[in-house]
Amino acid sequence: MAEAVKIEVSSNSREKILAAATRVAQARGYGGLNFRDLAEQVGIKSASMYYHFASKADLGTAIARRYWEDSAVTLNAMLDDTSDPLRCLHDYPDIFRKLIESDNRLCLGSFMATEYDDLPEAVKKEVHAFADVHVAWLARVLCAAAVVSTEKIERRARAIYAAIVGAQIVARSRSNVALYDELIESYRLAGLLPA
Amino acid sequence: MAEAVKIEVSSNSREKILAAATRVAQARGYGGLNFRDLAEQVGIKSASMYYHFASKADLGTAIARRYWEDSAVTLNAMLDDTSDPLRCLHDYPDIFRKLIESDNRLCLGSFMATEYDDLPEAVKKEVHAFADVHVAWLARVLCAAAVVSTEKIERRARAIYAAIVGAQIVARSRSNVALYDELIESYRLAGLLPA
DNA sequence: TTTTAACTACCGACCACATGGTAGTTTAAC
DNA sequence: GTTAAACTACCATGTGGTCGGTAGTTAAAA
Repeated sequence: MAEAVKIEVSSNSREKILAAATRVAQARGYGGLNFRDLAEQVGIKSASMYYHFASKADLGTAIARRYWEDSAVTLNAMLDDTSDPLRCLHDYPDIFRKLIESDNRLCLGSFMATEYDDLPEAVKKEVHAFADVHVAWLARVLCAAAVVSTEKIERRARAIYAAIVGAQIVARSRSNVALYDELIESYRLAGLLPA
Repeated sequence: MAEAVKIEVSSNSREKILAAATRVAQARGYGGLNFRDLAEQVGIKSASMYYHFASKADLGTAIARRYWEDSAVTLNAMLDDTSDPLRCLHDYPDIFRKLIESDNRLCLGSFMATEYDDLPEAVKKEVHAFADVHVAWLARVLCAAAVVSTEKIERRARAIYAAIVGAQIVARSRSNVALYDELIESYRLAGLLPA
């Protein structure tokens, strides 16, 4: 007889909260998070939220950290799967595209970057980490693709990241995925991204 | 005896509120606006705010409209002053740069674009108008500078606008004007903006 | 093997405070 | 004496957060 699942340290309420909070934060930002609505979504009372997260700042930190951790996994998997850096570079904007497509959401990193001044210190750090992960990955891919001269790779990676953040925000403000596609295409035509 | 200034339709409290609210909205967004703090800044009681603006949505609409109106004036003046489109294109990013430089603020258009889903309908319209004004101006300048082939001008204008929005957000999230400069420079090197 | 202690996951009741907004009143200028 | 521009005094709602308590589970001491 197979023994039942043993690991599963905490009840999955914590995971449910994390998932719900991430979606809300992608739609309304850190400021848009509130314990009552979140609790309702998960099916517990708001007081019970404090069992899982000591404070709102704590929740914010947890979702932001998880967000970049997941991001790092996805990006690395992408590179491992194809090992074709140019293809990675081509597919990269799709990550952000999917969010607009589904409920007109925004990348957590971008949303929290905008709210930056109002964020608890611990959350800020995770937001930075997110951007760092993306830029570092882009630099790695650019390097492998040998698209830009070596000493300008970091700069280019940052530029691509920033431009995509902008494209997503602009497109979302029109609830228009096609506009996002057009912007990315324009970046390619202009030479910011490889064509 | 010279007659005193007569025009000045409403008391200048309205203007003071508008100015204060604009600054706050550049720092904390539409959601960060509140009548009590604003009233205090201007030196009146919060209830008196309702004499000048019927509601928060009303105030938001007013500052967003005024914002793009002022923007249109500034941009046109810029073009009239030099009549050198390439110079205009070069100076354009400076408009956004100044905001980061002074109190790490963000363009109202970008901030409200991020908050888009939570904005009252009337405010949304003004936010669109802002982007439209900028894109139209960029298109005009690009056309005059003959940097891009005619039928791709609109697209390029949109791409430039979006990329700059992104650069400002990313740079602000690090409170780092130098990063903004670097990003703009990278856009030039990559070919998105004329070098 | 029973009991004690600690822990997990939750709940109901509340509190303090901020915020958008309303109602009715006063003051000063024209 | 009308009106612009402000005031005092509230109210309703939403929100982050606290407190004390409870039912069920696990671990170790008696």
